Amino acid sequence: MPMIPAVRGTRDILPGEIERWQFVEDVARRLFERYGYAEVRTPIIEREELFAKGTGDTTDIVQKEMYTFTDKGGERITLRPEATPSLVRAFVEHSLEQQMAVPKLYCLGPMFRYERPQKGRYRQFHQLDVEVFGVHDAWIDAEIIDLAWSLVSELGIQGSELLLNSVGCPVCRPAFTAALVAALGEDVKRLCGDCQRRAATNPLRIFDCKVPADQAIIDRLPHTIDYLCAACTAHFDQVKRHLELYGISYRISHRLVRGLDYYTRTTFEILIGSLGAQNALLGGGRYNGLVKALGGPDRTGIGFAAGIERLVLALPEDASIAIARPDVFVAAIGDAARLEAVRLVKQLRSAGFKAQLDDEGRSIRSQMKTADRLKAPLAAILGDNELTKNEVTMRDMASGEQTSIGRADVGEYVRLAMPRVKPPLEAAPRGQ
RNA sequence: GUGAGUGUAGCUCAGUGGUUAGAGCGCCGGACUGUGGCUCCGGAAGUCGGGGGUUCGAAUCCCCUCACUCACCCCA
Repeated sequence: MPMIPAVRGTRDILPGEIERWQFVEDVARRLFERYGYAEVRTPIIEREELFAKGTGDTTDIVQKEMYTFTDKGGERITLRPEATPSLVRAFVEHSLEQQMAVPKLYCLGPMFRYERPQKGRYRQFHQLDVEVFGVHDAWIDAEIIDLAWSLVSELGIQGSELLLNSVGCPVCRPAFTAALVAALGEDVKRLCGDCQRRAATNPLRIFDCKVPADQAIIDRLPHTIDYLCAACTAHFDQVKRHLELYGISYRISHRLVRGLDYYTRTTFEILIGSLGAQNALLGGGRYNGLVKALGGPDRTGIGFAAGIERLVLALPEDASIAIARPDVFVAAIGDAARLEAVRLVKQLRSAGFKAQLDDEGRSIRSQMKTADRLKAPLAAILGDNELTKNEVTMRDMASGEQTSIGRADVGEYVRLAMPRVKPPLEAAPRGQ
């Protein structure tokens, strides 16, 4: 039988790597909750129109990257390409501003985009998503950015950079796009095909262009922050002042306009050089019109999405991440001892220890070898000698020292041995 | 959707027209019959990504195809 491989752009995360994921997720959860954010889980499938309206018809995500199908009831269903519209929907659908004192939400899980896979990019990928609704004040922009920056630094990721910009609002943007088109003038014909299209549909996104020949022209274009209205200018100044309060350094990037339609005012990204072409660890911004556009009250929103794959890739090699290993390996010699070993393993597990037994009743040599490979710090050895004396031989696998102890004292012995055999640094993924 | 590179054992790879396709690591067993790590010995394991073609003969050359990787586009 030929094997059936995983779908393109999807992958299995196996033991050995999963610990790094659990570490990232655990650090993120604890950090978000320290900041007062509550977890929400939304469905992975949504109506197509949620993203058509929420993410935006003109975006690449909606135009060519969505997994959409018609279900048996004739409904157009989409596998979510991002989480923000779902969280906005949940916020609106459940009137969360009435339910929650402060609508600060986070969620994590898989997203789907039909793209060609490459380093740090998959068709099923995973994001950590954080959103706050209904706060106008610029201090929340800074808090969200501080949260994002803290996530990266608490994971021990080195060499990242914060990019910041403001893309204005419906008041000032028309004047800016007019100025942009005017400044382009005849040069528009010298830009690449994509940019010529953008000039007509969404001129802001010309700043996304990376075609070398276009760069000289783009560098001469006006900047959004020079065309902000008074309110947007004041807001942006506040954001910068608060960031200085937090001691977070940033670089203003005039070209950070971002691909999604809904952004207003603040946009930001955290980049890292070590990931190759897909260098954005996370990105986000403010979206003041989105909640209303999705049928809710006129409330502001701000948030960011971080790519878990990319965070995991950016994790330092020497991150102290505990690998799963038993506390005790129980080795048995002979059938009678094996029966007793089963009892002992069950007893240790019930007492909260990670205990394992050889699954196939092989030679003692093989069992000790397995204990070694599992990196068990302790081995409990049971044979006829031990059975007749009602004892267990405890072996310290690091030193090779062995002691005979009474059968009834094994639990206590393991409990006392644990602190001294456990490694000093244990990041303790989850579910201890 | 476009371009380039790579597909040989579980993993990393050697083998570029000539016997039954190899190595290292890993795995299983033994030397060591109740004890892991070191050493030595033995063993299992491959439709050489798939299909077609050239040839007396193909892992090797040609064509097609699939997958993976990286990059473009765009994004997390």
